[in-house]
Amino acid sequence: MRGARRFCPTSADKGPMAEATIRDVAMRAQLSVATVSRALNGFENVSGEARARIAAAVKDLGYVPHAGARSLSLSRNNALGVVLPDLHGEFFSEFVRGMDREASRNGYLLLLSNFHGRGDQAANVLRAMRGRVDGLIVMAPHLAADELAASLPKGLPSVLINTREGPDHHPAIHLDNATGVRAVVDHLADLGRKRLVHIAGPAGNFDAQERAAAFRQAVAARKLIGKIVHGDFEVQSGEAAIATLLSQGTRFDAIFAANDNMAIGAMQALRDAGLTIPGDVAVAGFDDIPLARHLGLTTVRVRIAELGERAVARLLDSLSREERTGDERHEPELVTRSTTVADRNTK
Amino acid sequence: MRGARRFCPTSADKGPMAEATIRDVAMRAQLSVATVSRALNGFENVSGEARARIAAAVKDLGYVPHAGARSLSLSRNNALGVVLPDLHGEFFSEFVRGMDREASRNGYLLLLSNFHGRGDQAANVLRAMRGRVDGLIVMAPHLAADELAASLPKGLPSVLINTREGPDHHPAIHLDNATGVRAVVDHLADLGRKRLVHIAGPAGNFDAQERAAAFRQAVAARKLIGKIVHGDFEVQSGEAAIATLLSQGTRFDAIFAANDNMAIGAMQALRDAGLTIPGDVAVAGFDDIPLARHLGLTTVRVRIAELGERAVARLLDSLSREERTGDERHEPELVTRSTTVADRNTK
DNA sequence: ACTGCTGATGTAACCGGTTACACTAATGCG
DNA sequence: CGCATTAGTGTAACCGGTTACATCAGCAGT
Repeated sequence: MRGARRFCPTSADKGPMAEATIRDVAMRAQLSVATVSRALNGFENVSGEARARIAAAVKDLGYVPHAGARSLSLSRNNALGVVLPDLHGEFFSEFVRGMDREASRNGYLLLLSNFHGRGDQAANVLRAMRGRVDGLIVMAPHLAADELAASLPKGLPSVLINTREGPDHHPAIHLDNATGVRAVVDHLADLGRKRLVHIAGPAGNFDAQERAAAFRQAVAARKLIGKIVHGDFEVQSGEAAIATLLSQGTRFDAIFAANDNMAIGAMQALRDAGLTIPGDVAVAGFDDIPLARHLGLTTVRVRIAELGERAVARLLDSLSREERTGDERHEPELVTRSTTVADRNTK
Repeated sequence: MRGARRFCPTSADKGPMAEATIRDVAMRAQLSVATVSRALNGFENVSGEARARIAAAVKDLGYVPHAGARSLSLSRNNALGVVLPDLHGEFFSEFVRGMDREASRNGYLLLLSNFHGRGDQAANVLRAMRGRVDGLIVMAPHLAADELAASLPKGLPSVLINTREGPDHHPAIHLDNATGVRAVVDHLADLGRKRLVHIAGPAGNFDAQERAAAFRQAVAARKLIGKIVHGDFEVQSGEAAIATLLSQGTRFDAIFAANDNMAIGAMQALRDAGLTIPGDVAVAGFDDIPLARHLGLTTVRVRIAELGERAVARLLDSLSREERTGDERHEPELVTRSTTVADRNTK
């Protein structure tokens, strides 16, 4: 590959459609590349006349700077890598929206990638980012701490979201799952609910584990009857969980799903079974995806987009100053709506 | 910026923490950079012994190739630019998921960006992609054809999704809105519904316009009473539309929202008003976001993720062969569920 | 022994920007 | 008028890879 002919120092003739480079602009404006570069980057020490000639040449040639080349020489990419697990639904879009907002506000682009497989796959994905991005935002609630630590490129500043604490401390943002869970359980208990079922997330997931553990504790603290069934954060598994509970004849008067998706599935299944919400069963979720408000779902507000913004802001911060101190906590809050409180119309 | 000292040809001493380069590896393995490069890229003509020494050096130094430099010399980025309007909710996540799947299957990453503002902003966003990506996927249902054409970098292969036809034909994928709309209207008519209300999308949006126009035609063809009210593709606007209709005393027996989000809002508002679905009012949407299935919403299945995959596949195609022929159509299909057909349990 | 070939390796010119340093001309000042 | 300063510009060495071409050793064929 690499262009056609190699020994054409002045590049008087490029292929017919070759993209214009800064040297082409310099030639057309009868100036040196240095002056062109300075003019384009808004330096002061360029005469007005030179500026004008350059502007004309840029326009004539339809010149657009080559960001890759610029990155190489500046050692600065103006891009951030975002590596996420296989997120679904509104959580994903809200999170990305938040990151994009903060990133583009600061002139950065987002390079997106998913952990598709496990272990070594993760390392590859992260390696592929080296030399394209200035920093990394990693959400890996499914990876073990050491697995993740081994995969993270050493030279790249990284912000970790909701990952297990590793020995080497990267800056991280942790969602305070326990506080959110406690608020929900207290709320349900205050309403007089006695038999709570928690639909948990996938077994290997860090957030799911924290939420389930917090549920166990909170239920014990309030002397309630608690049961945990397993889901996978998808709507479908919320429906399935209810179906199982009903077929087993389990008694319960409140469902607390580990995320809103499963809560929505549960609501649907409960209604299909002829049960009323919150009359027969109160339902609560976690995340507060935008839809939750419209469905009247009581849930734990995570302010997902804000979480994304914070992650980016944090990363940009550690890019400028050398300061890369410890963890931050992201505090969620309870939002009560009509799936637990019938009268109140918080919608 | 640019590293500390400039005249240190052999780079015997870099800064303490500088990232290892291929030259460092070469030095440590007592070989030339050419051999190292060949070995790392899996060429055949490298002796087993050299290979071993290189592998050792790579490991010792924790060397990771610099993708940016590689891109520059290969004129190939292994990244695709994705520029979207301000999408919300599940449409966004499904679409991105589809693109990511196909991209990563082929070893490409996605560089994400939003049209935040209008006009010239769009041009800037697209320019910023030059030199970082090998091609562009652009969804701009809110831009005029010439506006978009003017902003697209000339040298970058681009695939357009649901944009107005420009004079210069880029490869494009068009969602067949009219077919989908007709299917819904026919379905509602077949069910005996007479007074249809279409909740349209934002005025400047191409898809919204096509759907509204198709609605008008289909309603006329079936000799129904049709009315169009305006929304903005958000859940909230679906709720608002119903509120307005009810307060005006408008009579209707079917709601057809221009997307699922608004349909969900409408369902919520109808239920809050004590109306039954589909008893009093049938409801249909457009998109078939994953949630629609769980809510039993009759809608037009767009196979959003597949649309994303197709876009990427199409783009990769036009990168390899020179072939970049005309448009493709993406055909949607009607999915009937319980918001229009009570008995049938398609859930 | 000489030529022709093959396989492994090295040298250095790229990719397209940025910028340290050198240089020239014009200006300021004693 | 002479010298220091400054404003504007040019040259070429980077950034970290890839690879065309040159080189050189080893071996087969005659």
